[in-house]
Amino acid sequence: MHHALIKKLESFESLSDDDRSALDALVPKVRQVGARVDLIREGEVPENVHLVLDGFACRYKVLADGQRQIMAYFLPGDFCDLNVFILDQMDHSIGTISACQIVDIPRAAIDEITASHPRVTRAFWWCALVDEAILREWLVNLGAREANQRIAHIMCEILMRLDAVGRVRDNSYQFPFTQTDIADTMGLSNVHVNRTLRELRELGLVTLKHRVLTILDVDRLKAYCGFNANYLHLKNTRWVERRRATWLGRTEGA
Amino acid sequence: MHHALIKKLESFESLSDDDRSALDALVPKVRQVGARVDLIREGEVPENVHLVLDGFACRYKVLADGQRQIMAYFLPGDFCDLNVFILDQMDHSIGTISACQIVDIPRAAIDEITASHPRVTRAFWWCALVDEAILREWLVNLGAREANQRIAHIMCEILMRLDAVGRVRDNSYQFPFTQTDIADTMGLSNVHVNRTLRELRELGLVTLKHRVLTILDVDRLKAYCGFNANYLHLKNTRWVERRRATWLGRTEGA
DNA sequence: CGACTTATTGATGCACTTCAAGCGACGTGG
DNA sequence: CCACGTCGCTTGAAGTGCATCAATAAGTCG
Repeated sequence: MHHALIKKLESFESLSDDDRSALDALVPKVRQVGARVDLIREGEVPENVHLVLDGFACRYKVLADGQRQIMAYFLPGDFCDLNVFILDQMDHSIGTISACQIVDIPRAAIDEITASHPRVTRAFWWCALVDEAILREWLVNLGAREANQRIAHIMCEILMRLDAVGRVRDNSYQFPFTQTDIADTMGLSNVHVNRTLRELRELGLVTLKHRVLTILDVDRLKAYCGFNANYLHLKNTRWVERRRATWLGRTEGA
Repeated sequence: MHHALIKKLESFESLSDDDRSALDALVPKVRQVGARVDLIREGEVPENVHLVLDGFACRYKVLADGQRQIMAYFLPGDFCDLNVFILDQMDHSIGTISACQIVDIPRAAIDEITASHPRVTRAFWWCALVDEAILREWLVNLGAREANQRIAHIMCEILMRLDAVGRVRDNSYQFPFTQTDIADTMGLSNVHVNRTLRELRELGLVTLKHRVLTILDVDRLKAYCGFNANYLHLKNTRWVERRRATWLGRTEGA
């Protein structure tokens, strides 16, 4: 059984045995990191790429008034900073949510594997583009949806992303986030998150007990928040639920 | 005088004469596009990279209920989709705000110039990373700031970005956005944007008349919204206003 | 077990939304 | 030329989603 990164890449791109063993060689030393530990902080100079093999981490910023904004979740198979690490200094921090298995990959190792494995290179590119697409969708989430749909939406997203790395069983998955984590992700207060979660429970959409989230009716939850998986650009489900945007009246030629 | 892209890249990276002439050759045919015209729509297959040489454009999505969320502004010198265009299909749309000068650059032309001009390649990378950093900051803006600071923040950002391409005079710049555009960017109603703009005016921070924004006191406006330019990763102002984030208690080693 | 974090619930207040109406600028057609 | 529709800006009034404050209960860990 291969590690989560390989599973994830294969949801974008078909890999050869050679690709897979090269990716296996990329993660020689797995490091155990506890929950609520920073991997890198704002202002520091990035050196390695961080890869999450197991557990949950996040990207976040802290404002002058102490307010925290979470900007991304990192799930098993996710690179935390595949591109970011080229920057001179970090403009944000990365920290674990739960205990994690982390691999620190030197830039040289990335250069090496991409030089000789074009499919892997393509898949890495794809990862970076999907990460950006997710970020855009999060912006839509904050800008255009209300609390209950916002939270339902992130639950759908995590379901899809975890499913791509085989971490979902019977529409249930590990959900290590505290209500304050969710609040800092969604731009809400933890009190309101609590009430919103209760509402989702009362509507029969989900259950959340002992850090395990179960989605009782996936289709209903997706419909509830208007979830459209196209932005995840997964191979199997790509553009099943296509939708067209025609807000600005004219097209170019018209 | 060189075009806006060159000016912008030079705020990241020093370019040679050869680099500059290669970049000049990249934009043989400039196209005039009217205001409120889509360059590409969700669902379409991207072919070219779009470069804005003059005017303002934006990236946006439209939800099922007709709500529009703007996810990025494109100013002179900005690529609209330097990376995105590798994707199979667009998961969002791109349209002009004002009348624009647009260049359609085939992917091959990008490949060509990057193959022979390493500094340009670096600068393109940098552009892409900064675009992502801006997106992250927009997420912070929506998640963690209230309406008045949100709008003040975007005004500061546009000031810095336009200044990098020589489009600012005496802290004034073209501001072609309607109040509804701002509303759809900030996740607010146009009514509230109107009231917030009035407040910024009454506080003596800005004036906005005839589509020209003037920032009366840049330092005060920055202080007002807690603006920190580090996320723009500009060469000259890089990390002057450094700030460290230490939200999650421990560090790795501790 | 006690200390601490996390979840839960109530009460009150505010930031922001929605609805609605009026105004000025602009372009179009009669 | 004026009539007219459209669009963007402005302001008022009323409603609501969510924040804040506060107190208690329920885990969780050394």
